[in-house]
Amino acid sequence: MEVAVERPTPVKEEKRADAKPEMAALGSALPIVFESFPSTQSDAGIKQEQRTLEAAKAEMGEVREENERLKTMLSRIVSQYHSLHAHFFDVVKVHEQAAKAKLPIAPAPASAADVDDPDDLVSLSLGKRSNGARRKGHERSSSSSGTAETTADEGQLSLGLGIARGSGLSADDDKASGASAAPVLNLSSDSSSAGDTAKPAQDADACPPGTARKSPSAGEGADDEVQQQAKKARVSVRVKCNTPTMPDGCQWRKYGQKISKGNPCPRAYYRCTVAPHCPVRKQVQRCAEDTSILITTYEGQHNHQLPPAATAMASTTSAAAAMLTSGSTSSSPASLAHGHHLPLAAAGLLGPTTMVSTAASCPTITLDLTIPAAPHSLMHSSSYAAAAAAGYDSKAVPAAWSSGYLAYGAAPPSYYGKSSPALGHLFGGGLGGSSRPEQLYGAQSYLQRTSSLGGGHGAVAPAVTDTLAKAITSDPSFQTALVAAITSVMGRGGGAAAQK
DNA sequence: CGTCTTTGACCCGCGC
DNA sequence: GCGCGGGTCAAAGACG
Repeated sequence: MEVAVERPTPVKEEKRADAKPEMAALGSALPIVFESFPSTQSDAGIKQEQRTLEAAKAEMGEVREENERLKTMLSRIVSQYHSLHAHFFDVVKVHEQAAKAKLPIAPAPASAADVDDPDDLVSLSLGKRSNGARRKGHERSSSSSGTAETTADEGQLSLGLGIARGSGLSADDDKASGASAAPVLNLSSDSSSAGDTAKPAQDADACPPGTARKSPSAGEGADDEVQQQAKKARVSVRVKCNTPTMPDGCQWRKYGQKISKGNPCPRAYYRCTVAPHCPVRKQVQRCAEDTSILITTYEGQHNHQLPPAATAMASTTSAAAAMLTSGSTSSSPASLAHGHHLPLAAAGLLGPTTMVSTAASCPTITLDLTIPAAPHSLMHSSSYAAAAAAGYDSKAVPAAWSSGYLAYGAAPPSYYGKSSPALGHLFGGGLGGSSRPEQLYGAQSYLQRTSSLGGGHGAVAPAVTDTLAKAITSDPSFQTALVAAITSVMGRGGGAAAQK
């Protein structure tokens, strides 16, 4: 599933984005140049034309310079992201080893009390657990989408997010459901480019269905690990939502419905229809205890570009899945047998409403967004990432994960309106490269508060703009992120709103 | 008429 | 080997 630190739109797109402003500048400059020729009839006219020409050239030069600067900034962000990414996995490894060392003594300790169902679920906190859907791992649909997902990582990551903008109706509904509404998720790891997203940890997901179905007898020792990797990571999201499905920006087609054991509410099965052979599926089921809670489980990676509105969700779930797979793939069968403590989970980085289950045939991470934030959260309510950021070393928070938080925070329906993509990228990128994450969180927190108060659609409140301006002027990294965001947005043709 | 949803049947993995 | 349950297929119906 979406996973791992998503590396969606790497450099290619960013470069494209870079190129556009330049093109635009050329476009505006050239007409001036050409128009000058026909009108050169008098000396005065000629001089004027020359002056205009000079001015245009100067302008072009400036634009080029600016372009170079943007490129430099971009590469800096990317390299910073990489180092963070590396650091993140180091931390994961360390915690994992620590967890392994402890397991023999106290198998699945803290979680024991929490686990009330067959799946060994490690609850890191406070949320209710989802009815951990188990996946049997068989997939008949052989769509070969896998091929697109298995390609190598290009070493680029998307530092930003799209907006979590729900489509009209759903957005309204989400609003109606209260502050906890509408987190967005996305499952596709690659929000922007097909097939360039697979990372090592994600490879398991990227495996074509066929490979995932290994004969049980084949696995032994090391093969177990392979089998684990072959399992599909899934991300389950619990949200208060009155609509039949959670608005996540993607297009889905329902292909089945079943009454599952232990829950009177039927479970609906959806398939992504944005692209013909997209392997992404989702299951939607209402919580038995509280039918206002919608449990959406995503599985698979999109093999196509996602609509802007879907990228935020994708970032969130892919980050969650990344953590999941990075933990499960390297764990020993023994540890899996007792439920696995994800390093980040153990470190508290998953926040108060995240649960992980790896004992099932299919590792699942649950993001419970229906529960108010824990008291220790200094940020806005129900933001697990905010809690993580507040209570732990922010350096340990993977950029994509943080992006997910941001996406979630931004999610409140259509708040972002037209300029939200820029904001999404802004925060995502800022976090990835900023040495002062608290500042970013602060700004985001502010945004969240603002959005919950005003709940406005469309335009960004002036106060928000002010906050952003302050942040930008006080933090170079932030500025860098903004530039990247704007560049990115412009690259997609949505630049007008982001342009200064 | 094309697209989407519904729904019963079927397939497959897993536990006993 | 059998039954159960989850997941998917595909025909039929609904809808715009």
